Amino acid sequence: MKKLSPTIRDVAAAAGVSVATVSKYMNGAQRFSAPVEARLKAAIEELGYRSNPLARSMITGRTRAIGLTILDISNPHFTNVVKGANRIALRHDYTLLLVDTDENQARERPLIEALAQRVDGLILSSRMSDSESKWLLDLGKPLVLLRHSDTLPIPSVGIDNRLATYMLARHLLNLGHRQIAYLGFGQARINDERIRGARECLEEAGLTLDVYDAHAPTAHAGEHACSRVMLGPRRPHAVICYNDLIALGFMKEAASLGIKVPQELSVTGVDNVPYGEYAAPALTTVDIQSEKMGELAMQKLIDALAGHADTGHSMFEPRLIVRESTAACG
Amino acid sequence: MKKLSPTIRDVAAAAGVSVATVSKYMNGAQRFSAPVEARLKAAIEELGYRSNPLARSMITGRTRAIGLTILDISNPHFTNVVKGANRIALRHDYTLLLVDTDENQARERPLIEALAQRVDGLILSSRMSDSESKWLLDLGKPLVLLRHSDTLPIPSVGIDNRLATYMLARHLLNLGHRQIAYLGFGQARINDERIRGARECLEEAGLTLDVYDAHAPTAHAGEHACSRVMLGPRRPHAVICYNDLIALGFMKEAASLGIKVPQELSVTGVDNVPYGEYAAPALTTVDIQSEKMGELAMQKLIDALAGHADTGHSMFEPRLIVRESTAACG
DNA sequence: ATGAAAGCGCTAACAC
DNA sequence: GTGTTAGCGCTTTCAT
Repeated sequence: MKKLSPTIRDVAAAAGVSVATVSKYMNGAQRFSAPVEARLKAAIEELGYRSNPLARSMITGRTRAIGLTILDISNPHFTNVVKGANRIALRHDYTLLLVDTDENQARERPLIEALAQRVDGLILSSRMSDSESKWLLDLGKPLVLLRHSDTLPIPSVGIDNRLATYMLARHLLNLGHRQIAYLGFGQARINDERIRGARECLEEAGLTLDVYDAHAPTAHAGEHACSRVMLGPRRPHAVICYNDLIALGFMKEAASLGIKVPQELSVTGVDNVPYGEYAAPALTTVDIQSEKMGELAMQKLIDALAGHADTGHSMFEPRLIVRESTAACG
Repeated sequence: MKKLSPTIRDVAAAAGVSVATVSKYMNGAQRFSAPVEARLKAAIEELGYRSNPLARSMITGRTRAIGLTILDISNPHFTNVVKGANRIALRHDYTLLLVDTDENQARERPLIEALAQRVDGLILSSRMSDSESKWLLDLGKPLVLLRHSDTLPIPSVGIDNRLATYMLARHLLNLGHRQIAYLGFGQARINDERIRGARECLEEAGLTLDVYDAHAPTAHAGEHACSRVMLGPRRPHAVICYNDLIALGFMKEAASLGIKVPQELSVTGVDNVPYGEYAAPALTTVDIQSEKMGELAMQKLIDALAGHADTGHSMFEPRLIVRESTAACG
């Protein structure tokens, strides 16, 4: 277990060259005379030498690692972001360091600060407001945000949240619904945008939106909220949920309450997580291209690392996915 | 962006002490005289000093990072493993380095070798056989395997796969089923164990098991395999799937084929992923405590790092979760 | 094309 | 308690 690995000096000695030569060889920095190259090759093979990335990083100041903080890896949306980011990282020979902050806002800052020291750049998903996020700029590392920031000069990636819920509201309107509720997650920074999208659409039709809060972005929270929404004084005919997880839980509980979806109630989510398709009934939702978001965020960061500055916001376009959880108002 | 951070020497100068003193202070190694401590504190605060973990690691030989390789983060089973592992890592002030090998066996070895150099220990989930895995021992790092190995002296965690499918077969038998098929994933090392469990149970009842292969551990693969299984010459009344994802896809496609689950066909999975509960119908499965597996794997590794050797295999006990996708044979 | 030497930022003896 | 010093394994001028 403790057979300590050979150092560059061991290789130099074995090959009868200097450490500088070995270093250059390892980095493919230049060409070598045939005999030297042969001896180098042999010595490295022989000793099983692999250069120590830590020592290397200390000098070059680059780690070839990228940090990614997410709120909850259990959420398939974030899983897909990770998937996409990882794919691009791998392709460029970067390693992904994942930190799941577990929706724990207090731990966020120290966690990010510690992570920042071990990576060349960071992709961040956070619930912090812009004003709480100023210290990010002092990290001295390239960043990409997984949400839009109006005031921070940090590149970001996201979708048009307003449009996403606008589309859902329009879809429900087209189906003849008039009593539409929104079941949100107030702690999410994008919740307001999603409310606004749905509300705008309804107001154009002279209708109002009833807003509820699920307190968590999870299926369990959706289940919990269902009776409050459906058995309260203003029973809706259609519910737009903050995300698919909440929608999935909501639908399940609605079934328990004896409410038929979609005959008596239409339900929609946002995210297009892979399991909405297998739910009962299959969930109508808006695809937000989570995996592509991860890919682009990583690509932007890698570009930034390569010196291509970019402080813009890239917005993916939402796409409505109509399945079986929405139907004409009965 | 490029404001380079202060070094230990800057702090030493600012506080009028030696670098050694600063180092000791940072590591909380001992007590200090009041004036020195005060100046240290002030200087550190003033400069915003944070010690460079790379330089530190190079000397101590410890990185406080743990590597985790998984086959596919999209699979909720692995997601849960990551979740559990991350929780324990955080608790012990370790960072998790995640590598998703994307089921790509060729890339596995170089990826793991590279990862090994940046961490104190590794948790591995792999499709490699024991004989292909010998080189792992040369990594010189503590390891934990997410599967049992008979021949490698490496601690591991897993579940009793034989028992898992044995229980499912028994459950189906109890419901009166006689024509039972297994839809597996041959590339998984544990597939054979799962086949064996189901087969043993059936053989005790004088029955045989029809075995099919889904070629991938995904919902999509389950969908694809469905017609082959259900419309072939030996149509089963119950299907035990390798995992929940395959089962979810299988159920969906069965519905498309006009086959009613569970009236005409019982379907089961393995893993108890969070979305089986929201499927149509809710999926009968076996809970394998994925999150606990991740927790225990990480705990074992951290124990090993602390010098507590342990080369044993820890086996979690499967638990049958009966939902709505299984019913008495009609 | 190759090598000598000076560090990167820090810790770990060992002095005082 | 506090300081001095010698590296950790590597890259990088700058000679040759």
